[in-house]
Amino acid sequence: MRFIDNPYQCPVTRTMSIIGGKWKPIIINCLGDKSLRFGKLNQLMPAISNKVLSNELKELEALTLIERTEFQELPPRVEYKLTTAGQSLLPLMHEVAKWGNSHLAKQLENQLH
Amino acid sequence: MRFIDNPYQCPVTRTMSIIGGKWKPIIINCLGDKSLRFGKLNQLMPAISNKVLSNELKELEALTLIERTEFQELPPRVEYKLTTAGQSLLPLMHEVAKWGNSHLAKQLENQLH
DNA sequence: ATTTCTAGTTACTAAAAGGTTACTACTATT
DNA sequence: AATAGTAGTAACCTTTTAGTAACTAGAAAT
Repeated sequence: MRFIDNPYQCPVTRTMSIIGGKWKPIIINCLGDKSLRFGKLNQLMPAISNKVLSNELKELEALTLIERTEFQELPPRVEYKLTTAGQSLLPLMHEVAKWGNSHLAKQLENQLH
Repeated sequence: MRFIDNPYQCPVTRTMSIIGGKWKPIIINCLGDKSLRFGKLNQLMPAISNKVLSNELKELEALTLIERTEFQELPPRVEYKLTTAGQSLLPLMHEVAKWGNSHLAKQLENQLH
């Protein structure tokens, strides 16, 4: 997701510029307070391809919202977790989840099939 | 934004399926409690083209989140406003805006330039 | 000797999203 | 007689996003 020109400094526009992609909020929410490996994230989000997951993780890392820890083991082990900055998004994710649990949201999701 | 396969019924994934596009949250937030004309929306969001705005409004209308009222006048006048269903998203937009107003968000927005 | 396990990367292709320009209809104003 | 004003639409083109399949390393287990 490209940067959105924001001359009026709209805070919603700003948020969408930063985490407005399709997957970023889902990844942030999956991580929550946990530390998860690449493969585990892939399992939790079966609809994302490993290429896209890899890209999204890199972007989130560049934004300093997540931290990547590589262990010198074989087979490789890499863990991802939210930084303090990333954790500041959790209350927002909680609201997103709250709306997603509403009857209306469930109904609209069905309509999209 | 296409429907995201959601076998574990993740509520965040569901929300992203429905309003996860780049522009939908911004439009919903712009509308707020007001009724706005097409041209006014275009002014408030200078970075969106009229083609894309037109498409997004149609999608939001199909989701029953906004209502379109056409006045029989010349030059044409059309107003858009949130339905009751659409208004249920306002608390969430409030949280989005809250995070967008944070120091961190402003810093990250600058970094994207 | 082969398979498994992990976390990716690379190359290629397909699909979706987005942008640009020009155009319409009708009235009122200059 | 020409221009402005509104809410789009149509055709065309470019950019971005996404998906697939094949491949890597090195140790451990079969």
